[in-house]
Amino acid sequence: MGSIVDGRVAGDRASKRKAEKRERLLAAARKLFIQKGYHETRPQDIAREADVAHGTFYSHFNDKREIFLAFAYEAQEDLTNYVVDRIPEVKNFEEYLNHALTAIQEFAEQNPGLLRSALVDIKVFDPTDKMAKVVRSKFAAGFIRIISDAKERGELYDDVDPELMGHAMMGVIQSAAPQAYRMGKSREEFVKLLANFLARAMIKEPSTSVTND
Amino acid sequence: MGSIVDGRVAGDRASKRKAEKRERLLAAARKLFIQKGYHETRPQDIAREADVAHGTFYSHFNDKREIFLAFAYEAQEDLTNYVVDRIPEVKNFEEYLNHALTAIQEFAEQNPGLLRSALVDIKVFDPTDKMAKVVRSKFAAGFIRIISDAKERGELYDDVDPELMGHAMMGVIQSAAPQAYRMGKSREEFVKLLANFLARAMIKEPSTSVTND
Amino acid sequence: MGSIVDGRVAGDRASKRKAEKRERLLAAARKLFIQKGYHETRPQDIAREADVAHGTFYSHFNDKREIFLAFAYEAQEDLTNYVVDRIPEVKNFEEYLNHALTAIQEFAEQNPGLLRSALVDIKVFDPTDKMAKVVRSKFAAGFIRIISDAKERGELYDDVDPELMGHAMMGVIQSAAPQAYRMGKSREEFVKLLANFLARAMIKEPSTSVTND
Amino acid sequence: MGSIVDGRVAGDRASKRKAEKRERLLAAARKLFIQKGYHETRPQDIAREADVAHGTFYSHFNDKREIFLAFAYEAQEDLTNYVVDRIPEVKNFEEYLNHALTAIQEFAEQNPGLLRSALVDIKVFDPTDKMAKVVRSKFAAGFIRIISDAKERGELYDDVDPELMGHAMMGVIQSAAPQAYRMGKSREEFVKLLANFLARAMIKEPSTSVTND
DNA sequence: AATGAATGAGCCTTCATTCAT
DNA sequence: TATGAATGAAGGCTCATTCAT
Repeated sequence: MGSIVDGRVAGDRASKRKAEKRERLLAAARKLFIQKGYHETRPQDIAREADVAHGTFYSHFNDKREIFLAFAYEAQEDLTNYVVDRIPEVKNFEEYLNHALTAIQEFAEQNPGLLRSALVDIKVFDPTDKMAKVVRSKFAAGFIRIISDAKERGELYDDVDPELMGHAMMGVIQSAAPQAYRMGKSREEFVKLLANFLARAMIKEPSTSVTND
Repeated sequence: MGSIVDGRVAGDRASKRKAEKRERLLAAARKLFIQKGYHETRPQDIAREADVAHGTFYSHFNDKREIFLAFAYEAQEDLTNYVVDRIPEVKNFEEYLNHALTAIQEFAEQNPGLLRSALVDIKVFDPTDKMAKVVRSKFAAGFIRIISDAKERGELYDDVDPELMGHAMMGVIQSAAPQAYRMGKSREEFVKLLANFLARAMIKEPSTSVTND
Repeated sequence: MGSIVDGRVAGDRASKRKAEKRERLLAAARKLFIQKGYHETRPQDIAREADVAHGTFYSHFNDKREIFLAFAYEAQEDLTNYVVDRIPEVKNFEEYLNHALTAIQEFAEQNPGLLRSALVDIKVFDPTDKMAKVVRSKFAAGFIRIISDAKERGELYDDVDPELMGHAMMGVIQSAAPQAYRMGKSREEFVKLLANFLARAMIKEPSTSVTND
Repeated sequence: MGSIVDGRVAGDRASKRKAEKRERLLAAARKLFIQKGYHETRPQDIAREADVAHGTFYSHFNDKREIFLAFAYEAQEDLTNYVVDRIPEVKNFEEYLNHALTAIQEFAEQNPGLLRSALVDIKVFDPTDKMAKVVRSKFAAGFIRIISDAKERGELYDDVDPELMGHAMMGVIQSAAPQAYRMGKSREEFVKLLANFLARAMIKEPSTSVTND
C-alpha cells in the first residue's frame, strides 16, 4: 500500500525527509555559529556540514538571518526547557534561584559557546526586526515570570521591578559566568556566590545561609 | 620659514598634521561604528567621513580591527574619566554606587550607542586576541578596584568576590539600561532602583533608604 | 468502468489529462511572459501559476526556451486568426489595410503586452535557432502573402517587394503603435494615419481619402 | 615639475588614466554586448576583455545596467554623428532620405550587430527607468526633427505626424534592414526601395524617380 | 506521467587591502 | 606621507534542470 494508491503516504514520507534535512541544517548551523560566530559562517559551510547541496540551504531557509534566528530561538528554548525540568516544586524564590542557576550553569557547561553565540550575535540584527525582537527577549522572559510570581507572594522588596530585574539577572549571569570560568571557580561556588548576590538584592528575608554571620 | 631649513620644525609640523589626521579618523570611526556597527562600517567610509583619502587610512592604522580596538579603548577611557571626575570623595561604597551609576547613565545619554557598540561589537574578535582581551576587561576594571577597596574597608559581605562582582555589575548595567530605556523609566528612577539592588546585594549595612520599611 | 479494464479508454483519459495540463502550462506561460518577460519568468513560476508541480513542467516541455517558442507561435497564430476573421472579402489592398490595421490594433488592445513580448523577447534566441527563425517570421508572413496578391493584381508599385515590405510593415506597426499609445491617440486616428501612410507608400492609385486635397 | 609640486598635474594624469580604463571597459562592453547580447554578457567578461580586474568594473560603473545604457547611448550617438556628417546640405526631404538611409546602412554594415543590440536589448529595462527612456528615444529623435522641418517647409502631407512617423521610420528600417540582408539585396537597392517607400508615404510631390512610370 | 525536494554552476556585487604616483 | 584607482577573493543568493519516489 501507499506510494501509488495513497498520495498522502508518499507525501508524508517526502515531507519527513525534508524535515529531516531541515534538522540537519539546523544542527550544522548550531555547530558552526557556536564555533565561528554569525559573520564567519557562510550558508555554504552550513550546507556542507549538513551534507546537502548549497542550494538546498535556500529551500529550507530564506536567508542566513533566518537560520540564525531559528538557531537562537531553539537554543533559548532548549535552555528554558532544561531549567524548567530541573526545578521540582518552587517553594520560594530563593530555592528557585539555586536550582535555576545550577541548571543554567550545567546547561552552559554541556553546550559550551551556545549561549554566548545565541545571546551576543543576535545583536547584529536590526533592532526593529520583529522576529529578532522576539528571540532577543525570550531568555529574559522566564526570569521575569518567576520574579513576578515571587513578588506577588510578597517575598521580594517592593522596589523590585520584574521586567527590569529579569533583564538585570540575565546580564549578571552573562557577564559573571565567563569570568567565573576564567577564574577557575567551580560550578558550585559560582552558583552559591551568585545566588547569594541575587537573593540579598531582591528577597526581603533571605535564609541565614546567604548572609555573612 | 623653517619648513625647509630646519628639519625638526618641518618634522614637528608634519607629525602634528599626521596626528591630527589620526584624530580625524578616530572621530569618524567613532561616529560610524556607533551608527552602523563594526561590520557595516568600511574603512572607505571612515576615510571619507574624516575627509582624507581612502589609502591614508592605512598609514595610520594597520587594519580595520586596529581602529576599532582604538575606538573601543578610547570609549571606555572616556567613560572611566567621566565617572571618576564625578565622584567627589568616596566616603563609602553606597555613595560611590549612586554617583557612579548616575555618571554612567549620564554618559550613556550624552553618547547614545557608544557603549553598546564598544561593548558588544568587540565580541566579534577572536577571544584569544591579546589587545581585544585588554580592551574587553577595561570597563570592568574600574568597578573591580572600587569593590576591592570597599571590601578592604569591611563594608561588603565576605562572599563578595571583587573580580566576579565587577563583571556582574557590568552585566547588570548593560542589560538593564536598555530595558529601562525601553520601559520609559527616567534616569533618576533607573539609578535608584539599580543602586538599591546592588547595595543590598553587596553592602552589609546599607542605609535604610535602600530597604523597604 | 473502463479505466481499469479498457486500456484505450484509460489511455485516452490520461492523454486528455496530459493535454489539459499542457494547456494550463501554456496559459500560465502566456500570462507570465507578458507580465514579466522571458528572463524574469522562471519555469517554477509557470508551474505554480498552472497549478502543477514544478517537475511536471519538464514532462511537457524540454526546456524554458521551448515553452516560450510555443507561446510566441501561438500568439502570432491567434493574431493571424483574429485578423483573418475580420477581413470580409478583400476587394482591394487599401480596404485590406484598413481592416487589418484595425484588427491588429483591436487585438493588441485586448491582449496588452502580448505582441511586445512575443515579438521582442524572441530576439534573445540564437539567430541560427531553427524554430526561433520560423516563429520570428510567422508574423510577417501574413502581410507578405497579402502584399503579394495585391501586387499580382497590379494594385501596387512595381518596386514594392512583398517580402521586404511585409517586414517593413511589421516594423512600422511595432514602432508606431506604442508611440501612438504614449501620445494618447485613439485607435481610429492611429489606424487612419498609418493606413494612409502605407497606402501612399505602396498603392499606385489610393482613394482620394488618403491624399491631402 | 609636476607630481610633487603640483598636485593638479598628478591628479590630471591619474584621472586621465582612469578615463582611459573607462574607455577600455566601454569598448569591451560594446564588443561583448554585440557578440552575445545583454543577458549573456557578464561584468566579469567585460572586465577581462578590457584587461582590468573584475572589481575595477564597479569603480567605473555602478552596475551592468549602467554600462549597457552607456553603450547604447554611445552607439546611437555614433550613428547620429555618422549620419549627420554625411548629409551635405539638406535641400529637401527626399534628398535627406537618400543620404540618411545610405549612411545608416553604411554604418550598420561597418558595425554589424551594433544597432540590433543597442535597439533591442534596451527593451529589457523597466519602461519607467528614466535613463533607459532617454536612450530608447534617442534614435528616433533625429528623424523626428528632420520630418518636422520638412513638414514646416510644406513638403509633406498634412497628416504626417512627425513624432509618430519618426518612430514608424525607425521601425521600418529596423525590420527591413535585416530582411534585406537575408535576401541578399545590395545596399544600393535596399536604400532605393526604402527611400521610394518612405518618399511616397510622406512627400506630397516626390520626384518622378520614385514612381513607376 | 506527476511530484517537489535537491542540485550546483553561475550570477552580480562588495570591500579590505595594496600600490604606483 | 598622501592619494585614490585598482585589485580579486569572497559573499549571499538564484534558478534551470534532474531525479528518486
